[in-house]
Amino acid sequence: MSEYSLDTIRHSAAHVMAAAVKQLFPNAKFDIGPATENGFYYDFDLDRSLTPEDLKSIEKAMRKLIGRKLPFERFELSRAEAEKMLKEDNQTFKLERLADIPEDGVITFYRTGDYVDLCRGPHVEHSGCIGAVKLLSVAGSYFRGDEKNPMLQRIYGIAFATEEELKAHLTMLEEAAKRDHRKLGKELDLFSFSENVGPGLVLWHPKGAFVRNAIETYWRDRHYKNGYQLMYTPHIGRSVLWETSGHLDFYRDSMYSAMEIDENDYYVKPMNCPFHIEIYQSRLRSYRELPLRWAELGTVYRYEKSGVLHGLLRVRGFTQDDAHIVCTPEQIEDEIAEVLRFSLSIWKEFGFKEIKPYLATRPAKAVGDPARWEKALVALKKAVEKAGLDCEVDEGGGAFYGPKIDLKVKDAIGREWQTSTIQFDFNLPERFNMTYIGEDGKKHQPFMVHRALFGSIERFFGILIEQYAGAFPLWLAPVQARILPITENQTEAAAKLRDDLRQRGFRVDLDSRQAGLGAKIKDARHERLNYILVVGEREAAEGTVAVRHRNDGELGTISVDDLAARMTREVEEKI
RNA sequence: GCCGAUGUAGCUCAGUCGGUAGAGCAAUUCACUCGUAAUGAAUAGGUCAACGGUUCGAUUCCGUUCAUCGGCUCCA
Repeated sequence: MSEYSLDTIRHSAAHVMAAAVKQLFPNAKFDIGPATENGFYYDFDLDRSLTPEDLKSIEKAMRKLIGRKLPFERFELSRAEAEKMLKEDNQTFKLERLADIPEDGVITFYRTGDYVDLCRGPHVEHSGCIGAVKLLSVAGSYFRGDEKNPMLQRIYGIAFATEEELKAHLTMLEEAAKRDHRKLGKELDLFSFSENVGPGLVLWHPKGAFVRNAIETYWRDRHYKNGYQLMYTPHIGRSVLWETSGHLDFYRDSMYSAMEIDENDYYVKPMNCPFHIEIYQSRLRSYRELPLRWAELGTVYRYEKSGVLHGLLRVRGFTQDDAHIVCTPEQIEDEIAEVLRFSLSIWKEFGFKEIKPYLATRPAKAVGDPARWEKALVALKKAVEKAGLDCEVDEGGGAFYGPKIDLKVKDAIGREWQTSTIQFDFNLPERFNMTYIGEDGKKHQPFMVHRALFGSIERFFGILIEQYAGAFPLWLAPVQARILPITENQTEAAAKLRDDLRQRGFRVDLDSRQAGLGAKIKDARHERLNYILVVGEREAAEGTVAVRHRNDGELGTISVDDLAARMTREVEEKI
């Protein structure tokens, strides 16, 4: 075990990488090189684009620097001295970073060999303390993350105290790549995209569609049991709707363009809320019917920037498991706590443990009564507390229309994806003039909360594929069992067994190819089928079946009734 | 959208320093009739992402577009 934290080792590795880049690109301008959760990076401005070969040379140069055990020497400069030094070296980005340091801040530098960097530290004692490094990739990245700023080149790397840990990490990355939902989606014939249809528009193949249907059925059931009412609304609406909602003002860039019908502009919906509000407005509402919990699996289309599309996790057409909660100020705390509890309980049922809430508060530019913001924030905070979770607070990170809690879960290779969201909205009730008649007989504006638990069915499915590595539990599996006749003589008996099991409600198919049993088993296992049912001469005669389970292995020859009982149990237990 | 990379058979990939392409797996057919991770043989399968330019000739070189991948930003 190293005496230094991984962060310190990685941050020092970033410095060594910068030193190596300085050697190879003397004119390089440097930005910053922090440690991250999964490694480190450094941003550079270079006179040409980096190639994979450059990465190798940089890594080689780093190894040399590490081998020389160069000390990290800390020293302080006055602001004037620091500015002079950075100016002489034409380090424009560093100069901007220097300006960020507060007036009374100490300006420290670290020297490693010939390389000097403006840096707060801390660092390892000398470069030899960086056990093992590997550079992973080059990517573009805007200075300060702002797309108006120049684009720098970012090199990502990973560092560990020992070679063994590095090796283990690289193996983990390889394993994670094997569960990539895009790869499995193709291999298991779950979904695809077509250039003819358009980017970010998912084609659900029969097997993927089955899983989706199972998820949706489960979702509906849980919602009815939790006091929700389900609705359906159209995919398009007139421009006046989107003018009232304000989407045409502040969301237009993300909307598909209008289509003209009978001299009216119609827009494909990017959100479901205005439709739900129209239902609310269809008659006068009393406080007695609140809270309303209105849910819809609503398919929306958003023009997402082409560069952000990512398999099922970021698409342009997706179905939100959307709901709007409309309630009185007195109800708001209980409602929020209930939504969070509901959400967490569903994620738990699918076996997710790494879920992190992020609380986003009031931004500088916001609409709505500050007192209502405060009440909302209290409700959100209390809900998190009640759920016993720690949450990260993003001060001022809320939307202009309300504060929110987002839940994020990690995919196979550690990337976090936003899924559940609970968002207050002080804008739409105002714009649509939503009211209810209170006990006092007067009109009041209700609280409205948007929430999605899965986020979108697409994203949830993508994450689910990676979570299970394509091996779906029996209740979700599109094909639960495959029957393998040993020779063609058993094809008839096998087909009969298939039909029998189908009649009992199981999803079963038959491998009637001319192939050896071994080959059929190999393919069935590759498809991660839960049950493999072998029918040979003996089973055909007895009306039994030789069962092999995906996790439990060979279970011997049993009767069809016993098999069905076992499968039923497994479906009910959702394992 | 921006930076960088990639696009060859259903899949995974090779290949052509410019003369219209090949493997393995999958598919189809035939033979074999087989007991728990690959039986053998044959056949078929491609506007080499699309469009333009250069050239006697372009899958190959150049340009544009589209799509995908790694990131940035944004987000469910």
